[in-house]
Amino acid sequence: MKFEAMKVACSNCNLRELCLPVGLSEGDMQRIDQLVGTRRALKRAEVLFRAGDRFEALFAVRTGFFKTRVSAEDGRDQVTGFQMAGELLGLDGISTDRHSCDAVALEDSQVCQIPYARLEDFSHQVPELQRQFHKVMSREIVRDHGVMLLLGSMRAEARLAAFLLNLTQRLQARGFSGTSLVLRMTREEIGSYLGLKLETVSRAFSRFQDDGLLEVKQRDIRVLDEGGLRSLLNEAPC
Amino acid sequence: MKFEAMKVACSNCNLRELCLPVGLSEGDMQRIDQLVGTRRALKRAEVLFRAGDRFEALFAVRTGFFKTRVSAEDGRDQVTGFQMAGELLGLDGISTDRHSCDAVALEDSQVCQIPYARLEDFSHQVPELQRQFHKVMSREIVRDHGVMLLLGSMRAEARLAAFLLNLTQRLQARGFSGTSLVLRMTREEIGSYLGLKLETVSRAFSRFQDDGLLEVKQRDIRVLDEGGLRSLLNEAPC
DNA sequence: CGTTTGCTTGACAGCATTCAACGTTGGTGG
DNA sequence: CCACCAACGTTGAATGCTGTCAAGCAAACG
Repeated sequence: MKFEAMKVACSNCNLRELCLPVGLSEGDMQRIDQLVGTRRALKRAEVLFRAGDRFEALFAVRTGFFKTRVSAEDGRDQVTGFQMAGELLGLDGISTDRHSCDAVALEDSQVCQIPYARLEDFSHQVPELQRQFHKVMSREIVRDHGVMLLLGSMRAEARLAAFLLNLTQRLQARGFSGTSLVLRMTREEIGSYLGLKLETVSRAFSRFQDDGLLEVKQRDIRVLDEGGLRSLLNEAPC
Repeated sequence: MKFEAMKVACSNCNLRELCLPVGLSEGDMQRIDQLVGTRRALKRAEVLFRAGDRFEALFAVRTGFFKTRVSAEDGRDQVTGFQMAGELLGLDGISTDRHSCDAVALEDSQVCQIPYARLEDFSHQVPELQRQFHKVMSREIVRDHGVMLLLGSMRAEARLAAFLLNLTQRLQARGFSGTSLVLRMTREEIGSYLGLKLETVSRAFSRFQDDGLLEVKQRDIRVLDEGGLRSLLNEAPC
């Protein structure tokens, strides 16, 4: 039912253990049920927000998959992250009241819209929410530092291995298999995220398959030797 | 006087326009004067906090210069940022109650210690402080995305140009010359930050000097042609 | 004044990019 | 249903940027 589908309540949401309300008490949880405004559905390739757009709300991914990307003046751009269920989009917008990156759905998706003014307001009333929100922002900073380490000091194959291990780990936390996954993004998007060209990504996939680490069928990936992937991370300098 | 030197009050601090209290009213400013605990002095090369340390406070750089770095298990590490007066250190610690990177003084420095529990408390009482704090965290996220773009898609010389332009801009905001600066970090540290080897950094400096963009005398840098540097940013792909 | 640390420069090697061709998949319309 | 097309992916060969290794120099420090 359409009406039912649009009804929103964190306290009933099966993502509450992954999303912003982690760790809130039953009471607090019900108080923040009004926090989330409308829910919004996006088709594949649709843009949720764009750099320069006025920042008014954060978005929590409810279903589907997103990428965020920043652009230089010359059009060159860089994917800065891939977001799945329970993860927040739009934190970059707080600093200047305008978004500084684009967010694009990589498959048909739904997001919960969290008006930022309301979030600030509720943070006052619910200390635990404030704590959680700070943790979410801090986690994003820590994640970004990890990506910097990856981009600054790893070879192509190590980057792809790190990427895949990160994906499987996050999927597993959401109840999916830890060994088989379907990529929602193209080789080019993976390459952009990892600071590599799409051909290099493709070659690394082939190499992993030859070495018996993966089974690769286009976007269907099966991890055959997680330990082998993991050992690539600690490999020689870039 | 020692006592005077250790006295701490944001409302009297000449950095208040750059630091956490930006935009606070006189009244609010005085309320948060108790926010900052002790001030701490560090010698060059001294470590402010280390990855794994329990997170208890943020630090605002009062004088001096810092670097932060993350480390992989294998010892390889990456500089994630350089911080100067008015900038905050330790935001990464909020997410897990433990620091995830090291902070090291690159010259004799002073920091203001901001007990985090107290900051969360004050945020409740002073909405404007909360807003500011969120903006600071968001700005860090935006900055990190910029570094990702740099690491993922720029050539060595473009990276160094971007780095220098960023430094001069921040120094200028603090009342220093926009054209001459003294680097507080080694070529190796610059290289680590930019995902390059120290030899590559050195070569890029030499190149810039040959091309008349810079005057380089070890760590003394003079920018001769800012436009020339800027034009490197929009250059061909990586 | 000697030692250590940091910086510069050259020669060479290697990894990722570039350019190009071909294969595969999925959607669209005849 | 099939043909066609566009988008995506794979692979090969050659180029080039950055890393590696090595030597020498300069500056800082005790």
